[in-house]
Amino acid sequence: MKGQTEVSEAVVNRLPRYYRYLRELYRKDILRVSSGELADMMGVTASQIRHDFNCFGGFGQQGYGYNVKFLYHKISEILGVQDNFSAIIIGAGNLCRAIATGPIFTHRGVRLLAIFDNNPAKAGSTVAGVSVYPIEQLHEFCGKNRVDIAVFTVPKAAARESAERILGTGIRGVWNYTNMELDLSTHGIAVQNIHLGDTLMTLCYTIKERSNEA
Amino acid sequence: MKGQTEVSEAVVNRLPRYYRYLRELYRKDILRVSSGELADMMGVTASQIRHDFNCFGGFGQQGYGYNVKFLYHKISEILGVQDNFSAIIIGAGNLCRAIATGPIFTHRGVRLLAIFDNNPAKAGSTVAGVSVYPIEQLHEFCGKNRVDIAVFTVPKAAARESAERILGTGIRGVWNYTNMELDLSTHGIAVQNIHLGDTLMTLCYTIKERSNEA
DNA sequence: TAGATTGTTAATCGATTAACAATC
DNA sequence: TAGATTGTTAATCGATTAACAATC
Repeated sequence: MKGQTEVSEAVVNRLPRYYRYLRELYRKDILRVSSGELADMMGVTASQIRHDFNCFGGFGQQGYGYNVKFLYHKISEILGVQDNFSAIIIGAGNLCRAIATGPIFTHRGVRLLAIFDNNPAKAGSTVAGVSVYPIEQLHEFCGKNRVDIAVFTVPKAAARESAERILGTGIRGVWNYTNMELDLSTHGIAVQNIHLGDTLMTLCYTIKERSNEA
Repeated sequence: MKGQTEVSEAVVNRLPRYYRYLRELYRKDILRVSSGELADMMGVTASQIRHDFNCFGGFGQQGYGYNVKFLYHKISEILGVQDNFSAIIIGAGNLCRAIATGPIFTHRGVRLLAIFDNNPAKAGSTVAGVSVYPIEQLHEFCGKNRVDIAVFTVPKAAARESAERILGTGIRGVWNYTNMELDLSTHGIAVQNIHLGDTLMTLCYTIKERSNEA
């Protein structure tokens, strides 16, 4: 890894996509890939790929290209897949079930430890094999287990309250699906505000545009 | 609306966020907002806001600012909220339930007409009040109803097949949650490839970075 | 070695910001 | 009118791409 020259957000946002393509190549037992080949697959320029990777150091070999296994593991490392991050979900609704059931966590080395809900009736049940606890037990749980990430799948109205609940628990990141934009940087907590609807709207815009052209 | 000078992708991707903030102001019965006020709320520059809006024409008034109701409706119009787009979902799983149950569609003027699944056992049931049909009936359904958008919530392995099924149905856009990146531009179909896991990874990266700094 | 492809710098391109004249 | 704020152009900044020397 290179010195601590800040890596631009644009590059960081592209890393997961590299990760996905490299995992696919790795699974297909492909040993090497050149920036040109990868560029063709991904629909980007070879220049950008080399430039991006070089933010983190030289992963390739002149005249040869990149060793898929090595590169895949490097990108994994950069993205923290190796770090065994642990997560909890707050809000045991439909979105919680969808996220907990799919391979999102396991594919990225994140362990889902528990689910919390403010409805006492849900406590004691399980979602995708993970226990649901009353929200009141969150602090106690975090005291006994290191929790890095909280996923907010509560309604918008409960977003603020959920944010307050995780303060002082050691949680360092929030994956926020509530549609209420949160900024917890003053508490040293990173937030990813997810707005599923936004992409639906840009899709609608694109459809509209294409019709106008025709 | 201005001439047909192409609006940049960066601007288009910001529109839904403007839409959300303006809806909030509108609901709070706030009549006017200046670019400076909106900029403070959203954490962007006033210059960017004025620049963005002016891609579509002059929505403001010098010395006054922007009329919230007017601007909100203009942005809605640009994003096609008025157009009464209709959608169907392919894949009646957990993610389908989460998306269909929430207000994502209704908040954006999109009507969810039907859900399709390849499991015949699911046919006849309903999800969030919407009927589930066998996938074989997709073409027939689209013949009888104008469908603009297909949402793919099938497993990755069924993505390609789903893409083929919508060809010739009149569907113009795909909101693709399958994790298999699709490009249907040769068929004149717009695609939004959604990768929920990607944002989880950038969150992990950010957490890691912050720890390294400290 | 010769051929291929990276790493890296320089050039280009586009997006963001600053500035201010226009004008409500 | 005077004050405020837009619309719009010009300046800046950063990101992408091109080019090529380094080197495997």
